Amino acid sequence: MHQILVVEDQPDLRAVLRTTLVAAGYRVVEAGTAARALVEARSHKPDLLLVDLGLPDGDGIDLIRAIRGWSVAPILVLSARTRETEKVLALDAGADDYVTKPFGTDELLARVRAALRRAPSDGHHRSRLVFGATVVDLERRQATGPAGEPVHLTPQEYRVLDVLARRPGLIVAQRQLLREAWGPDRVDDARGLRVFVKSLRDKLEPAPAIPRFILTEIGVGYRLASDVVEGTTDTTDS
Amino acid sequence: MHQILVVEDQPDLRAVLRTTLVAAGYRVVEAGTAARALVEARSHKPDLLLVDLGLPDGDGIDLIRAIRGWSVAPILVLSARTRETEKVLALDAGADDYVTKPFGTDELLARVRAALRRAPSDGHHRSRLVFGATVVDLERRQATGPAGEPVHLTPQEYRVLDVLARRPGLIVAQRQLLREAWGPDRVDDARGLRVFVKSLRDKLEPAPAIPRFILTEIGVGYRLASDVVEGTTDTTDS
DNA sequence: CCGTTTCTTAACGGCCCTCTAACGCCCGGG
DNA sequence: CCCGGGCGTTAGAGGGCCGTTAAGAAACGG
Repeated sequence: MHQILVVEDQPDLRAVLRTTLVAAGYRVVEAGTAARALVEARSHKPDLLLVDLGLPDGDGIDLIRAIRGWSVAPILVLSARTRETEKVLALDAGADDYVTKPFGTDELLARVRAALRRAPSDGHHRSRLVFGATVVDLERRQATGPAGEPVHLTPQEYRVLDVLARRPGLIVAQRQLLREAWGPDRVDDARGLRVFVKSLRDKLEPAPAIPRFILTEIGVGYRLASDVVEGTTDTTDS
Repeated sequence: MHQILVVEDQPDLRAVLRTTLVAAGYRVVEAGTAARALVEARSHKPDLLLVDLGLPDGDGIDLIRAIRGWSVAPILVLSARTRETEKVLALDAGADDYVTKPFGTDELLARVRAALRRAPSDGHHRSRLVFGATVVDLERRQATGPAGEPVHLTPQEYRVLDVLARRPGLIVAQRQLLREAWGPDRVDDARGLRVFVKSLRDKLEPAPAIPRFILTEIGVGYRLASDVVEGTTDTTDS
């Protein structure tokens, strides 16, 4: 049974979230402030965090950054639709997914399930990616195509794929992708990123024109389909 | 039971690491500074070191170099992900592996196990390499060509081949090759390496112009094809 | 001390990788 | 209906990396 830490300052909304999650079979821990959330996260080691931006004390962004320093537990962000840029900032700080308010319980639970599904892939160490018939071994830097022929990826292509594979099935913000694959100097220029995504799709996707594994999240970033990681023979995604 | 020295300046993260490692059955010694780490390493003789870069006093890189001066215990480096050059520097200083923050406990433990497993088996590298019709016996320093005639390799050629053969099928970084085949002084000069790769290919490859066994990974290093090791047709081995 | 082998260094040419610019497409807003 | 943002796609320029060759320096052995 998974444990979820809910960080939300409004008591009534917190109650709704708790009821919803408990009814779905999760254990729930609550925190009303960022400071309290840090303490609870460290002591309870939750499997997932649900964080509302716009907390009274300090920024939710800082909370995400702090937790990301020592935990890989997925972080889902709750954000009002009016704060689009904040959503991107949160993802850039290390959040894994977002749910915009107002949201339905079905959508929330679907995203929670999707995020938790990543957990078992942690043990597999994400070194082996399966794009249909094309397989990439990130550790050995080897790739083989449908007919067993070797597929060649360039160093930069491996770097981009590496960052995406770190959070399979979850969103990686463009700035984060740029920072980790290119360096802190070029987080503002996404042109090169688009070119490399294209060439990765050409080499790995069965039908590059209709991406099935390397997916675009418009305005935010990219993500890998969750079933590229070995061991997750899963159902359809949200 | 293995003993691990954890070098980490943040007390809370240190606590997380200790809990994780103790739960997995390791004995743990801790150090908060590089100076302290040197003392503990010398007195406890740990089987493995877990070093966080970015320590308050002195550089983590210097610590690695210092320990490498008198110990062969595997060193795992822990670091934030933003600095790509730091990774190269650490590995070049003698670190064995690199774990980026944030990390999952499963991933950390898997890498610890892998490092400990690799350590004693350092002497198990294959001594017989099969390049198609040309066979090299690394232990006896003898090689025979397609017609059974002897093939002569120079001492330095054997040294390069030795390093590559230690990790068959895996990429060996240029700097690592230079460090292990030439010495730490010449890790910056890859010109000689290219010359020796060329002469090795001339002597061992069936078609030197189209390398099939000694492969180039542009921007990274070289590697041996995994089927040069005896056991392609039969897997029996000592 | 000389000849041979081995290693180092230099120079050049070519290929691959990366970056940049330009254009087209889709979509949502004015 | 036009316009602008964001993404996909293509092509080309530039630079860096590697392969190759050859000649000089160093080590080695008589």
